[in-house]
Amino acid sequence: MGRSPCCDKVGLKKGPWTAEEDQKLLAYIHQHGHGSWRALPPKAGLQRCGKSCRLRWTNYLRPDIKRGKFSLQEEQTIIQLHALLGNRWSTIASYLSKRTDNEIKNYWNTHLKKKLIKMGLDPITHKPRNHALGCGQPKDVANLSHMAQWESARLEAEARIVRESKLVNSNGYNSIVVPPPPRPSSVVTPRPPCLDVLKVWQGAWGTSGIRTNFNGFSTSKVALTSPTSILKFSDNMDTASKDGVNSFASDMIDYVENPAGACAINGRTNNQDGEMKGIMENSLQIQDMIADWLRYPSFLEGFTFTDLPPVSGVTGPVDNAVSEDNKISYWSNILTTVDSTMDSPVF
DNA sequence: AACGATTACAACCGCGCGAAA
DNA sequence: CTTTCGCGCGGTTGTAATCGT
Repeated sequence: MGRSPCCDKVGLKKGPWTAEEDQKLLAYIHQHGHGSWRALPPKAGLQRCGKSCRLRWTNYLRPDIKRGKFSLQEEQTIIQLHALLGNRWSTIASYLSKRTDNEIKNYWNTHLKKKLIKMGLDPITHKPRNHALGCGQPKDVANLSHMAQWESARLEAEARIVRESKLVNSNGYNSIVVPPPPRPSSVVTPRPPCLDVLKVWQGAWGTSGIRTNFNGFSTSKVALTSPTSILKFSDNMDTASKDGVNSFASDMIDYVENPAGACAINGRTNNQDGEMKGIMENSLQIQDMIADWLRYPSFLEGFTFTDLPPVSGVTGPVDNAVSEDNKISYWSNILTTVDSTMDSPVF
């Protein structure tokens, strides 16, 4: 039998949409909803395939789409999430309200990728490129490999604050309204000295042992609540709570603390649980980070968190006032701080 | 003003996944 | 269990707009 084509290609229009076509599609969806995309075009009087209609709707006509220039905050969110998730544009988009995956993907390819390259960073690994390092000297490579971990740690800390803020004000991005229950102290047992990351990670789902391990690193998270830039950042919590990075990190922490099966408690859906599980299992950087946390409980305590850029980009139409130099110096600052911090890690 | 090069973004294409039959 | 279908995702392409000479 085989699979039938998604649409009859003969006689169907391709290329840019006209205003008239947009109008027809909008009118139909407003009146009937999109229903089956495949069946929509003839009903709406369009000479397009259903796929083309769906794309036009999801990427352009949908009323809840924010268009226009990306803010500095959004740029940072994309870069940070991309460092963790890679090219999972739809997932990244889900943490940036009102932006489509297509728009984010395009923005990455045309702006952010080049920006990172310009700054000497590999846009795939988010690490400094080899030629800038004298071709991979072990010490440098080892130090710089912690860059993503550092950023992840920062996200984690921010997420913690966000979550705490949600306990007071529950109008945040998601439906987390119930704090994770306190863990019984009796569960805490000595951490294994060295663990295979994947085993640890995969063992996390549904076993109490891993919860013990994460309890272990939880204790070291105390250091993350020190009054640093993170708290400055959280001063703008009304906006920051909607920020995608915080949302992602918040979900991540919720998942670590309440893995599969606990979704009912935290208001997550099974889909969200599955998504988070997939992300975490497939992110080498997250796995590395967790590995370090497990190996060195005080790993994070050696860090000094740098300030976010003075403009912070969190509130108001400040983006136009942000000079390119400021943006570059912000990211350079991150790298410098990570590098110098990691030269003498405090384990 | 004209023209080629570059950039930005909308749209297309092919693949894979999950649900339904 | 297998097949079919619908949909969404990520990669790629096409083209309009902008820039530089």
